[in-house]
Amino acid sequence: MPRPREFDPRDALSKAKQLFWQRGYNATSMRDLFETTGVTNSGMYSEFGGKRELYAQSLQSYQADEVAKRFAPLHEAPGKQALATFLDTLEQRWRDGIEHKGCFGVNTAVEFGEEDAAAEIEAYHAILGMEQDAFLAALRDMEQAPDIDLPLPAEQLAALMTALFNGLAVLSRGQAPANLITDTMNASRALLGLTAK
Amino acid sequence: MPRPREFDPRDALSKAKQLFWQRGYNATSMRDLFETTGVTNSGMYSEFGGKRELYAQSLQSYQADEVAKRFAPLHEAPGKQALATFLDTLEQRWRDGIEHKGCFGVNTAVEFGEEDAAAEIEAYHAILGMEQDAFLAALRDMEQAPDIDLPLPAEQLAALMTALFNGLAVLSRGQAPANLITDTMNASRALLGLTAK
DNA sequence: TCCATTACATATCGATCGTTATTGAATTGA
DNA sequence: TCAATTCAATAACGATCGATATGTAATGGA
Repeated sequence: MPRPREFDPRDALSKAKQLFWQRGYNATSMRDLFETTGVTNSGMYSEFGGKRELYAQSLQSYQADEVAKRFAPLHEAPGKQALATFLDTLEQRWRDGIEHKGCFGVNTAVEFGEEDAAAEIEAYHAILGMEQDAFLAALRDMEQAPDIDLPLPAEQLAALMTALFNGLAVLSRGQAPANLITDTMNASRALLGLTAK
Repeated sequence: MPRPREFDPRDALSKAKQLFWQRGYNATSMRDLFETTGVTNSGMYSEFGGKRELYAQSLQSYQADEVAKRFAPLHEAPGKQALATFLDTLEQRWRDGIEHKGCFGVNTAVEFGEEDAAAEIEAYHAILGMEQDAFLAALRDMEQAPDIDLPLPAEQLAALMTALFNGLAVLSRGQAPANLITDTMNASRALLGLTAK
């Protein structure tokens, strides 16, 4: 029958996602994507559609794979320990990461914020919602624990942590001074009562 | 002698800054800038240099005019009242603003973060420094006031507020739900003891 | 073995990019 | 009034953009 394809669509999408994540939409050309993914010109258009569609699918993959996976522990085993672990992982990721890609959702919101880009903005909102929900789950659990007293209602703290998360992503991508990131993380830990275990 | 120019460089730079701020670097073409500023092709290049140089000067102008001006009250009259006023102004700006331009420095950090863009990153760091210093000045003053007790050292809170400020800029530009912004602002106010005057 | 089908490889499209070159208009001192 | 100078206006440059068209290679069923 037909000639078999020579690339794996999932692998190609993953590589495209990485490139978009790193360079942004406008600064990434289709030619760059052909080379990075190994998919040919025609193969790309027949499999994924145009550039905008490929970006949308990359964002979708980011949300489903990276974000959901990273926040899953806060849902599965919500509480103090999960939140502490999350912050530790996050700090190392933002501070020591050789790559300063930041958060794909944040990058998208900034790049497409002032366009009529409903799909992209919607994807960003979905990511925001996942983050907020995860923080809220962990904080609600802590709120009910007898040995923890949070300084604020869980809802407000979840919003604060979500906004802070967006900010840290920018700081990391913008290669902000390491002590600014460290101080911020220590401040959030202290506020959430996570300094002493 | 020579023929007089027909545009005001300061006004042209201001308009260019607004356009870059709104659309970002890559999504703004030189032709857009010609039309928006009213400066002719040759006039633009002879006055400002190329696109990158014009962007750099726009960023410089943003830092000197907008950022410095907005944070000046925290330096001139540091303390609880100045910080409260600042947060109120900020909230209205982020939440109700028809334009969702965000922060020009944040937008720059995100767009140029993964390039070798030393000048742009440096400008972002300078803006970060101004923000952090302003918060620190106000918080140090509050730290010494007898009727206020901050939950954390001023340095940590200043870092936290700086990161939060970056995050809120993203939330605004990304048209995040209004209650997310409101909750975040209320949370910060509560943490800084600014809820009751 | 040949055909139908699909993918790869490449040429090419019109449009737009940032930038430079060219030409004509406007100004003032001589 | 004219020459010198600087600007405005526009043409044009090569490069690259996203996207499509064309021709060749590879496969399995008839």
